[in-house]
Amino acid sequence: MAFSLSPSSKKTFAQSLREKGLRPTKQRACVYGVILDKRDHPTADDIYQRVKKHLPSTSFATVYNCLETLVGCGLVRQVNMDRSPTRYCPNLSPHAHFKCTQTGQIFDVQIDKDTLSRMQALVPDGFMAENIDLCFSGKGHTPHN
Amino acid sequence: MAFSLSPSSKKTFAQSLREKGLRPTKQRACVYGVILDKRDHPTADDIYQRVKKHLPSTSFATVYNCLETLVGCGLVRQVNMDRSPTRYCPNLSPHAHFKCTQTGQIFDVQIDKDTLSRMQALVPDGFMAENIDLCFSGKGHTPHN
DNA sequence: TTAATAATTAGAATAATTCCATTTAAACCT
DNA sequence: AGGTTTAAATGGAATTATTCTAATTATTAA
Repeated sequence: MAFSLSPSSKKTFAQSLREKGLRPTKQRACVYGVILDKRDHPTADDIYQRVKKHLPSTSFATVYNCLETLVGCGLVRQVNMDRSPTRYCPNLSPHAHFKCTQTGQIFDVQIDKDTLSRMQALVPDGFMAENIDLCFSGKGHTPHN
Repeated sequence: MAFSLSPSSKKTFAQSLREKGLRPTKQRACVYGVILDKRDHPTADDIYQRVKKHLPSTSFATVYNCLETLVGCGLVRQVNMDRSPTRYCPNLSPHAHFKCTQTGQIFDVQIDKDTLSRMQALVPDGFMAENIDLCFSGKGHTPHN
């Protein structure tokens, strides 16, 4: 059975895709759903495992395709730290990421408007930053989950 | 013939390694040398090609080993953007990177002390950031080289 | 100079991701 | 609704950056 998105997520989802002339398929909905459902910055493999519980025939390639689509629509954000597998998070407010070097866990770190604009101001004239990525790594909290 | 480092670089190089009980081999010197020589954020493959001109018997594994060592000593910094191959730069002052989405070129972007400390202040209590990585991507200058 | 140890080498192995050719599903049009 | 067009999903093979392994060579310390 397909994943069921909340009514509001479903609307955001369908609209964002339609705006780009893309189809809101059940696989895309399901990939988006599992990312919204457990906001633990899963890898493509994690997502694949979770999606298969709902849509067992889903292939790995589809997960990658869906993720690419969702990222392209701005529904989901890619998180790349070092060379470890790409992780995905539902796209909220501007935020940075903190990776605990001991557990590998990734935490969201809010960025206030002021600091954000200072960071943007670093970009030299003539350059147009479309994307900003701020990552911290070090010792994090003892994990509680 | 081995790569010749400038006297000051040679000293930094040998000292940094010795501090960690590591040997200043000619391969390590050469890898360090080519990174210092052309500061264009080369990939491991670029570095391999350049090193082979000086030490033709060098293997790819050695380049990776040397890079890991140099990074560990703080002589060289790794730059990871998206999933593209890791790039390397000689470790100077704190700086961010800007990647031009059109040419793939990477530019250094200085970070002033003030903005840097504001960024550091984002990290929540209980977390210890040992590393900060700030990356921009977008349209850069028309390349001049 | 020799012994002990660390580093280099070549090639195989790995792992995340992408590609390709085929099949299936969604949207559009009467 | 039914047929057509086009986009998306599928499975498996291919790719690519990187790491591992076992054997050889170089460096250091005595």
